[in-house]
Amino acid sequence: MISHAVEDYLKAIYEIEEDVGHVTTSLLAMHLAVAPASVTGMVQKLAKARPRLVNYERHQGVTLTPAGRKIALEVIRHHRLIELYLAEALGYDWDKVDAEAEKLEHVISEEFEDKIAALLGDPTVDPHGDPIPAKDGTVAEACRLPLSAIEPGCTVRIARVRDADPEFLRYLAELGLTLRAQVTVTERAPFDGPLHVAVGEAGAPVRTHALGRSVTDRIFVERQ
Amino acid sequence: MISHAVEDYLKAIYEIEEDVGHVTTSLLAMHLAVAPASVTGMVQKLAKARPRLVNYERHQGVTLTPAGRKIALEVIRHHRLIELYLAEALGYDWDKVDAEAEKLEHVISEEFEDKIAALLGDPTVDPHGDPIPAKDGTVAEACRLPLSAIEPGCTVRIARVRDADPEFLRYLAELGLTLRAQVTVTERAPFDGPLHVAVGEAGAPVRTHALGRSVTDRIFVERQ
DNA sequence: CGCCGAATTTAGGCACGACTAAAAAATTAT
DNA sequence: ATAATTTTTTAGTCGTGCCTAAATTCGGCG
Repeated sequence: MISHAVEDYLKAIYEIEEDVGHVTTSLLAMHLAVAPASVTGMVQKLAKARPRLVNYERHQGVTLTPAGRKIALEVIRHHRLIELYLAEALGYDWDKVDAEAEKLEHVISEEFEDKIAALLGDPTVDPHGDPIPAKDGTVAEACRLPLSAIEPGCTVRIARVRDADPEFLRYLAELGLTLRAQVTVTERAPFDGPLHVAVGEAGAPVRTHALGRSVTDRIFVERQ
Repeated sequence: MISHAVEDYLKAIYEIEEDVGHVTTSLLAMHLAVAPASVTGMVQKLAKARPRLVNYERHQGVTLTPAGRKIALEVIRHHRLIELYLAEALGYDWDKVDAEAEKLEHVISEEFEDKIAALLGDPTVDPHGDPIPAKDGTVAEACRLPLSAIEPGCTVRIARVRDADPEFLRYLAELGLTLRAQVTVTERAPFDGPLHVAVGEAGAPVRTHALGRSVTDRIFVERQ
């Protein structure tokens, strides 16, 4: 039987691998809010497990084995399906779905997963724009073009927001920077200064904001 | 913080007190599928907790304190609301809801509870006819008239089924013995023999069955 | 090349919640 | 009333997953 802790570690390893590339014990410790020594211990256990769940050589970082990746994807599928279900079916705000899904992901049955997936029409993205892994283990590529890389004059659409911090998500929602919102970059201040953007569909009332780098780095967009 | 194990113990104590009256460690051990010695240990811990969750004197059985009862009722409210939600919103069969609710009851937030309660219209009974405790801690009296006590000639309606065993519930569903089904007792065989019943609304096709004592003891009915 | 600081691992412990085996208390039978 | 039986409790362990403190090991720099 796979414990919740193991599921959390595998999920974290997958996520860090996704957006940093190399998974160190200290990154894991930060991500999981746990002491580094605890991570070393758990990672050694995962590497000794049969079937092996991670590859691990001391001081060399961690990678998932196929068996480990399979579990990670199942947990992430649960997480993202639940997030979407909470938003769509229960009317949760997008800043609250992560915390609730974090707990539910470990306990729902296959049947529950199938029922909500069917009810949602086999969706492929969650409320933050992250792809939902399919049952067969395939995952669509996440959008990786940050708003911070867009040149003035371009109009794009928000495709993904990385970050589960409710404060941050509420802040974005207040500015109208929600999933699929249209954004035009009007100006980029020099020396890494704020990015000026106009938010809103053509014709609708357009609001403008100046956004700092740490914000625009965490918003990913699609060219139209 | 209250652990899942503690929640399970308090819930079990409440349930046993409900339908047996006196809660012994061995009954608890059976109910929780745990060794008797483990129960003694946990019960001592609950009695030492601040605030005290149970009253316990060795060899005298266990009772809930107000604080313990409050937690038990919260867990049971979660459990029964979730059961109903699974049945109503996700189309679960009534034999599957218990197992799923067993896991979900410990992890859902107050917000989740409120949202599904509102969606269901603040219901007062779960899919097995058990009353759903209100948020303020009040609980309707459960129906306690067993089908086994009904005299031939009487027509009654199924109000509650005690038992979470999926096999048993599927068996009842096959016979048409579902919640709110109308049942007429036609004959009671002597020497504690089977009870003969006709199932179905007036006008609808009526099916008859002979039911053993262990079945009719676990079905509770309302006189019309 | 060797040293410094940061990252990582080892060692030793703790809280939980389960278990088994054996002792003690309560209940039932003689 | 005492013996036999059942129930309950005590004592001692174990596995999981976390912690802190004290080594190590790595990587870069003088």
